[in-house]
Amino acid sequence: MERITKQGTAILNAIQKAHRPLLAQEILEAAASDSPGIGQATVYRNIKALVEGGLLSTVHLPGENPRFEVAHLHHHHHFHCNLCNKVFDVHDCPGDLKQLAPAGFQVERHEITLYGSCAACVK
Amino acid sequence: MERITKQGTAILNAIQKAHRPLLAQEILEAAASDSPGIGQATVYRNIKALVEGGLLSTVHLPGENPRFEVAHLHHHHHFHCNLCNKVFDVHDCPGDLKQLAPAGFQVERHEITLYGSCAACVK
DNA sequence: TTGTATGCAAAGCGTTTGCAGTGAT
DNA sequence: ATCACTGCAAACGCTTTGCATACAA
Repeated sequence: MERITKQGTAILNAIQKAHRPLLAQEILEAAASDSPGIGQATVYRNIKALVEGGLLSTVHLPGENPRFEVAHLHHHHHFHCNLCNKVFDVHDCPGDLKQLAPAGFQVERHEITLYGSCAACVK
Repeated sequence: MERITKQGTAILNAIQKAHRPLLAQEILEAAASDSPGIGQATVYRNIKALVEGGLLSTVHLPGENPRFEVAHLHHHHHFHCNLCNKVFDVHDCPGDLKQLAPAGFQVERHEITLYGSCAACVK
């Protein structure tokens, strides 16, 4: 990403405005309102560059296509709403989970996904 | 699955012998030793029928293709080895994680994935 | 004999890549 | 004027589906 383009700006803006992890498809749709006619290859190429540059992080949820969000520095988890299928950040964490693993296994990292209904859908 | 076939038997045997979740590809390779020439469509169709019949469960790990294991009735999690890329069951659980979610969110279920080195790779 | 299950090949879906053309510098 | 970035379309890897054949019942 050496040059600033209308498409690149639209893509980053879309993600920054979302405040939750977005699918490539959602990013394409959001960016298309700022930059009509934008192609999916451009979205994927920009996402890839932004992830490699450390500006975005990839959110892989079980059985789901990858989502992308502005990179947080702090450890966090995710909540997947069963009703609207949106994903939200969870800034809390139960802490050390090393004791869960079988004997002889070394735990370096963990990921937690919560499932249920988000505040908007509960209403 | 109304009829018992050599291929179906080979597929179920492969999964039962593994004692860990297997990729479709791994199931194909394992079943091929019992039933040479078995096609991947057969593996996918059998897996699908077994999952729908409740004999197998699907293990979705973040960023990974689905794996399949004999359905356990009890709640458990998974450990993904960073070195050999195999996945193992973790029969322990930190318990209720409802308090992690933001206010107004209802948690119904959770999944935990541990990452690190398995006992065999630690050596 | 009947019709389900199989194997092959084609189609789908999300993502990546090749290439010629566009546009930021 | 460069050459990085874009859009289109083809290619990819994994999974599913269509169809004629094989084989369990």
